[in-house]
Amino acid sequence: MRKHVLLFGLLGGVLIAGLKFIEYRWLVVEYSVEIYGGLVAGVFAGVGIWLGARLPRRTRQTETVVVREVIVPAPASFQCDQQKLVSLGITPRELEILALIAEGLSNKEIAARVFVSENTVKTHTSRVFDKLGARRRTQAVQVAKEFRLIP
Amino acid sequence: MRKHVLLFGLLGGVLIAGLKFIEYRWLVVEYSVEIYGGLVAGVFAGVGIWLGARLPRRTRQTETVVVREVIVPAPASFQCDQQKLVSLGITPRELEILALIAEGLSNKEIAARVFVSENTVKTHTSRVFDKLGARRRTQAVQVAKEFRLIP
DNA sequence: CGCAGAATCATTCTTTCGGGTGACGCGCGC
DNA sequence: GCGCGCGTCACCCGAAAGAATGATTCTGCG
Repeated sequence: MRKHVLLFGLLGGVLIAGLKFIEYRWLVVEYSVEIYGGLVAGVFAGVGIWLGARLPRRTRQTETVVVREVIVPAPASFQCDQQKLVSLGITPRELEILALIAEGLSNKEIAARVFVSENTVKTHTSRVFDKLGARRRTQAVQVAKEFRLIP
Repeated sequence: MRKHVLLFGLLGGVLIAGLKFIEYRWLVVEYSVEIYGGLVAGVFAGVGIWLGARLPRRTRQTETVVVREVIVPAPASFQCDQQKLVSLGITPRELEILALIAEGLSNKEIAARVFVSENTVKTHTSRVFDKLGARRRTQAVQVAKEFRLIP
């Protein structure tokens, strides 16, 4: 900032000196003062505008703060709550079944998906329901989501 | 903006006219040109700075983009997709039942909650399942969440 | 080795779900 | 008035889900 002011002053001095010099050359014609004044006015106005434009605006801050709301939702890189998992004593297999329940699959479909009998799926679901304190699969899904066990 | 430029020009004209007038008064002394030039320079520089300072910065925009990561909380201010709702032809009552299903309630519990018979709840669920293309309540919940009908 | 935990499967039984059908009343628009 | 959409309720029936119990296999751990 100070540099700019200095530069500004220096430029002004040089300009005046230059004009003063030129004055003795060819600006001795009529209306030389007007031309001189116009020139000075133009140059200084230009420099002034330039200087003013790069001046830090203290009053009336025009710094447009663009708040770009970045959606950082749950789906992005889900990590299930391992603590909750062990504290509830839910085994990996049970969690797997639970996730498939949340997908809306029936016991039969789950059984086909993980290559076990439907009875096995039912035992897993029973266990996981018990551990989650749920009495229905929809409730289990709801609780599991609350516990951040599934996305 | 245009107003400012006009004002600027007008001011310059007035100033020059004034100086021109003054010139015949007492600025007939020696170095009148220097004083004149200095005055013009000072005034124009000042106005220029003022003008430049309030100039909208087009080049080198100081627009600080603040990426404020707003935690988009799922529970906070949920708005269901009305478009999807009407396109699927889901009635408000059906949506209400659907939401209660997602909460993990049984048909009987839902019936008690909304003060209707269990049979009515079953009718609603059947309709909404049909409209969602779901065959189980867990699947209905999953689809509904996908369609942003429920949080 | 013996044991605990897990995963697996089975059987029985009750409850819940879901599909299908029919019906009634109410409000709204043609 | 009549039809239509919505909400309400009822009945039946098969399928799915869930509870309870028991059994077998495998694996890791002391």
